[in-house]
Amino acid sequence: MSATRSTAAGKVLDVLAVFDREHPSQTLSEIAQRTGMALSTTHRVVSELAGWGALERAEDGSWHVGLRLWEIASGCPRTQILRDVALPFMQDLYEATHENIQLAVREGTELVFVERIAGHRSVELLTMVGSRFPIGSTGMGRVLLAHAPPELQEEVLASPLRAWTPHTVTDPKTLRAQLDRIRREQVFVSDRQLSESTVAVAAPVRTGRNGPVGAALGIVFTARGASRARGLREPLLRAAYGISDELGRRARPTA
Amino acid sequence: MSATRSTAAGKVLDVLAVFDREHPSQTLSEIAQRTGMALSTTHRVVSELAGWGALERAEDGSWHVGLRLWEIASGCPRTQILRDVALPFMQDLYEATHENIQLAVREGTELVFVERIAGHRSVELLTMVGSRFPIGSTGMGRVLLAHAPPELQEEVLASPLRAWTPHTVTDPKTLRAQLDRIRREQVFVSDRQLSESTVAVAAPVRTGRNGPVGAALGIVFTARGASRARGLREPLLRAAYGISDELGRRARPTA
DNA sequence: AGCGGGCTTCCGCCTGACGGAAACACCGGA
DNA sequence: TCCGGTGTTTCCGTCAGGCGGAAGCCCGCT
Repeated sequence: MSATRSTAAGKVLDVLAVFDREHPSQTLSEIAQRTGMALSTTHRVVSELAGWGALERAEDGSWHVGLRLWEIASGCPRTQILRDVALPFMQDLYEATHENIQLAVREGTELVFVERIAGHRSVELLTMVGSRFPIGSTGMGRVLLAHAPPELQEEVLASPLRAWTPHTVTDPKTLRAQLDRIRREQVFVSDRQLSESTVAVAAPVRTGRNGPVGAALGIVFTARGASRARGLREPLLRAAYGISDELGRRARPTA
Repeated sequence: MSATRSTAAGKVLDVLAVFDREHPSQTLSEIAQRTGMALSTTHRVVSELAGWGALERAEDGSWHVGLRLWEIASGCPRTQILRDVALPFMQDLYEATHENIQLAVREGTELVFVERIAGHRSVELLTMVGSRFPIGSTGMGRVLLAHAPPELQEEVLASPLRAWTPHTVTDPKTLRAQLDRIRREQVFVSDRQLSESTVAVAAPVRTGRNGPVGAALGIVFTARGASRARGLREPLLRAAYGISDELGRRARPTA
């Protein structure tokens, strides 16, 4: 079923690709089925991956991603550096609000959540660290879109937008105006665009004060507390600037 | 240089293994050198990995772990579930103390840090998420060791322990007594064992109230505030119990 | 212009990947 | 206890695809 070229390395990647958010744990036959490989081949590849530590076997015989792979991947610079720099600022924001604090990056026309802070008092969200969303669907995504290359913006504006709630803005013209506003005002309030019960406030994170936008910082809370949005703009923006400055500081010596 | 069997899948893993904490970013020739593969072979494998998104190329031509691999790996159940459950409790602890709050699991005779919370006011540490340490070297590691299988404890006690500071306990007899005490008292205070300037308080995390110990929770702060340790035992233990209970609750329905 | 280090492409040899098939392990039902 | 079914592991002959030497390319440095 998978599209990767029929090469040995490709098969390894095909197997790994099967372990997405919806299928964190799978049996050998499931993996074989989903990759479209023969059972014996799957068995060989999976065993090899397990020998190395990329996969691990649960008591019930099913397979899941192993700690060794997690370790290697946790060194991914795009997330690791960002996370390192942003966490203290996110921590401050959390303490001031006790709401969900999220950090995301753009990957093509999608949004990937890189870090999230939540406490017992925060609203439950459908997003989680490591999950993807269409970039037009979330407040943080729209902030990233507003600062993305123009041709990418056009691409997203040209394709139909999914209406998650009755409030979701799907009209390209309105969205275009929204993107303009985001660039002017920096902070963007996304009112019940993704779910009936949540409001998000989002701001761009740059590399240095005037560098390119590489991530978005957001606070998500219940729609009932929507009036809070106003008061959150200022602290959110301060945190975003703090992160941007620190990223700039770290990028200089390296580059 | 790498030990993996000379198979195509093995080469893929060899390449990934090269990206450890000390070498997050490497050039093609470096990868070839460190894996011991021919340059052309390395080139082919790396290109294939890049095509899939497991590796990405920086502006300067060097390679690093890609976002796609990070996404897949972030679904690793051993870290993901633990993280999900523990984070709110860690958050509460942070807010009460403003010190580093860490979560780690055991992997053989080593300790792997799975999550860490730190703010602007917390001490700088040499540990980081995704990094490994010998299990005998840290306070959290000793807690895990105390609850590990006896043969593993013997293995660690039999091999010489590194003295990181003049205070480090390296005598097997003393350490054995320490492990006994950990099992009795639950919470363990590790005074300047890893660095002159830090003290750690650590507690075990179980699956359910009486289940097996699967992780350790710890608070790390400056040695100058060592007297705080006493007051932190109670909240730390409460948090550890909270996480354990919640883990037990989640494990039931699944198993 | 000429040199050199690192990267990319090419191609013929041959190894190790492939998958069908058969044996095996486990479970639940009769 | 035996039987059928489902999922896993092992085996092996065939041949596709991986391998790496070598030549070509790019770019920065002198």
